[in-house]
Amino acid sequence: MPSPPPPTARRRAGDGPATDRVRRTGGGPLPRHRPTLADVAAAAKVSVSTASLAFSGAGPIAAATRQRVLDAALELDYSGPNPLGRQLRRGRSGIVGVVVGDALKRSFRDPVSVQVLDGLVGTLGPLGLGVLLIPGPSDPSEPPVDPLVESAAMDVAVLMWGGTSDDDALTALQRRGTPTVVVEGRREEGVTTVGIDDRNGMSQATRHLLDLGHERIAVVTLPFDRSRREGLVDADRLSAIDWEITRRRLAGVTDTGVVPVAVHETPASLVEHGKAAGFSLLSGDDRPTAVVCQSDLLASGVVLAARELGLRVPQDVSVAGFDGLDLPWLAPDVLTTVVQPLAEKGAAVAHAVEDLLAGETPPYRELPVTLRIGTTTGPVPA
Amino acid sequence: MPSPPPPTARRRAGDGPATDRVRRTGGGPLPRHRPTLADVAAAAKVSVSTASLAFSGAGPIAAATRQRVLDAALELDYSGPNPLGRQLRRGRSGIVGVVVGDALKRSFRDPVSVQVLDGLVGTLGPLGLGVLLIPGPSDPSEPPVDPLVESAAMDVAVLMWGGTSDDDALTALQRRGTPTVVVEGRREEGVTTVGIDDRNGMSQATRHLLDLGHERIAVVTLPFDRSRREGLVDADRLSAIDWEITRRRLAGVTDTGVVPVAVHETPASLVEHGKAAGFSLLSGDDRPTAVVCQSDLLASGVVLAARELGLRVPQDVSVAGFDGLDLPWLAPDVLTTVVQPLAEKGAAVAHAVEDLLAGETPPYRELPVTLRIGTTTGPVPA
DNA sequence: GTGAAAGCGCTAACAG
DNA sequence: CTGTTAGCGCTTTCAC
Repeated sequence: MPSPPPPTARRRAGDGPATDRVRRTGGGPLPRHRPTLADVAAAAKVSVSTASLAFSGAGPIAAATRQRVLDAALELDYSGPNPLGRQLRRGRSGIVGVVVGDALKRSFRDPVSVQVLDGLVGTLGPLGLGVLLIPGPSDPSEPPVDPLVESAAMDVAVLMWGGTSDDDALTALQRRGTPTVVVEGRREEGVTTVGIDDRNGMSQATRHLLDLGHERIAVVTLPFDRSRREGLVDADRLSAIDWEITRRRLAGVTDTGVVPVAVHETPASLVEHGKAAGFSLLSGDDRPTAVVCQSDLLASGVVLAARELGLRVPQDVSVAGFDGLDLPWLAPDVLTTVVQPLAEKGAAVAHAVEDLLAGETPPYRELPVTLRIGTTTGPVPA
Repeated sequence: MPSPPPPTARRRAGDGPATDRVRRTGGGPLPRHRPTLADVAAAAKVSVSTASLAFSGAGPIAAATRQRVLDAALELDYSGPNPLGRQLRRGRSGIVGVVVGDALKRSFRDPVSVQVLDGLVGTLGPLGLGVLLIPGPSDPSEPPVDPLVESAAMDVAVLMWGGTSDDDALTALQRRGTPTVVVEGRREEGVTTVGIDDRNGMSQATRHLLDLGHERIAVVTLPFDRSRREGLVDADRLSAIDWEITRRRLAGVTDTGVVPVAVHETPASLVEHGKAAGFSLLSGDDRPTAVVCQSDLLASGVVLAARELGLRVPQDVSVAGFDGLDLPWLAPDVLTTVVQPLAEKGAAVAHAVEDLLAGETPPYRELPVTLRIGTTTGPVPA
């Protein structure tokens, strides 16, 4: 017959779930499981507060005492203060939740997201902050916000590609009172935003094409909204762009006075969608002489489509992009593009996070872009 | 002269740092900052434990009582239990730390990592677990393990590309007592591992080339170790492969009896390195008739190099890869490759995490691979 | 330079 | 079904 559980296997009310241990009482048995700061303090014959100081270094402590504590810790196989206790006490988790703009798989196929994230993580790390990855909305059928947005421990949140203003994630975060940085979103009251001067950048690229004599210019755009449609758009659709970034980059083109001969909407910034757009735009006889794309991935797809259609770039058609990515597979061509400082953008986001954490309200940060002229744009064909 | 600070601005010893508030005492002022479960309970005139139940649903509670609590929460603008308190009490953070094999920027340029991560996150999410991104070793000059490995709150860790056995991150995690899942590492006692049958997969690809009559077969490999050298390797170097995955995939080739005419080491699984390898291997007169690559990105680089050298694929040279990625820019070619189930691998890792969390020791999981014959391999040139 | 005390906000065992 | 109670492990005044 089963014997009653031994005292140590029986939990007392209020005991934490992972603490099947024997309390250390004067010469009694050693702690059973993970030692705590109290165990270390006892072993080193100092108070817990002193032991705490030995690890945090946040206060005066005698070198010898400190060493005694550290030795005791080593002895007990104590690997430093439990972050959970520390976090609760401090009221801070040290976590920055990053909501990416799409399912990870798709989002990270775009080097733009990846490089910004890299810059962000690289700057946050030395600040002692970690990044919690939160998937963005995937299918329109799925629930619009990941449960992590509602309940994960985070001190600050970052919304990559915070396209729209009625973003569900933003709403949820505001309800929770989590300070949030929005990347590339609409500049809005009470929301910290980091962006780039893409409207102006697009204008520069367009003017470059005008200077080359182009008049029939088509545009390949980023998604208009989460419906992620694909194809040529009419005036109606054109007036219903929900995503700020798409609207702004298109405005950059029209700012120059250009009226695009065609606008092609894509479901995501990916090579294949650029390729599809390229085939669609360049197959007819009245094809444009230049295509301005809202991203480099889209632009490289257009270049590939042109090549497959037997068109020479830039002799038959010029193609410009946006982002300034390295596109080795386009070699020997180098894309004409608007270069944005991706790693710096990540770092700027990190600094905004830092400010928010310090209780400040960082100003809107807009990073500059520059036009890089490559080999994919040339004079309009005679 | 400065007047003494008002009572609410003065913190009592032991007060949390973010809790400048007036305690709710019978009809007194409302809570100043974030309300707590106790505030909600008081407002709903129930005990905190009942209020807790109202949110967690982990216990019997009358629908009416529950509603009262929820109403009170809404009234007080309480957005659910503070995760920090919950975590400490539960002894669980709900966080899985994922150590990627390299700096994020480089790691995520490889769709393999991204797709595995996507599968992992997708499976972990419904389990209520979030992913903390931890950068792997970047430069050999940098400190070998990110501070997050040492001190972030996480219940389990995952080592992507846990190549070697003397991995510093693994050592640190073991010291902390954090259960760890290693992906693609050496199968080792006491370490939970998830991998694929890549050795056998590589053999299949090689046999496919043998069947086509190829005899002069070269190999382009993944990195040998963190030194990440580039170039042809000699016998000495060949016997010093530190990364398990590289060794295993090479063994898959030699298992067939093939002795490669050349082995080219690359610093990372990226198109440009494949291209460099391709130029190096295919430029001479005594070039191989087939090139087996340890990744698809490398293989596509080799294909691009061949094309630029004016070689027809597969008429002049056959190229095989490993991974089964979608490579739209290779079109109209489709790479012959060994397909591994990337999302499933992520899911398998997630299940191993789940087991570890349940206190079980999951068995080694090895996922199958399949050879996919595309258009980049053909009969040996006459 | 060190120690005592007071909780951070929450959950879970148990009694009623 | 609800309330009481006892902490999870830590940091930070404040007094000495």
